[in-house]
Amino acid sequence: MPKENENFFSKVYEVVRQIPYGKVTSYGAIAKHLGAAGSARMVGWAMNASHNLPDVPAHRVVNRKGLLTGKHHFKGTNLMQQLLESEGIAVIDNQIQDFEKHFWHPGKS
DNA sequence: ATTCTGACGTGGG
DNA sequence: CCCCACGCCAGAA
Repeated sequence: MPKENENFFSKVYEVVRQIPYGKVTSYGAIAKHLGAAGSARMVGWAMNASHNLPDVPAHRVVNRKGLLTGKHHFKGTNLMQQLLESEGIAVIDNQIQDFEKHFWHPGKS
């Protein structure tokens, strides 16, 4: 059986790192996948710590509404949106267009 | 130790 | 879809 000795943060990084190009997911989806449903805030906290990690595209992780709630935590004010648009994702007023269409479900490599 | 806040989510209205 | 209240865990003051 898959052991889950890794820390919660490590798991979050693992999942986020697997997000394919041009796709996005939500904190809750990740939290739920990790079995920490309800503690989606911890996922966001993990993302905060992920700033040191190079392969963790935090810009591909948004809230359940597809809103770029964390854009303020990036270097620039529009860096997150710019990155998403660069991947073919339309973003208007911090809101991802066709969010469901670009949504990526955790666990699917 | 207590209190508040926070990159969220869910449920009820 | 909106708004309001609560739950969740970790960290800062």
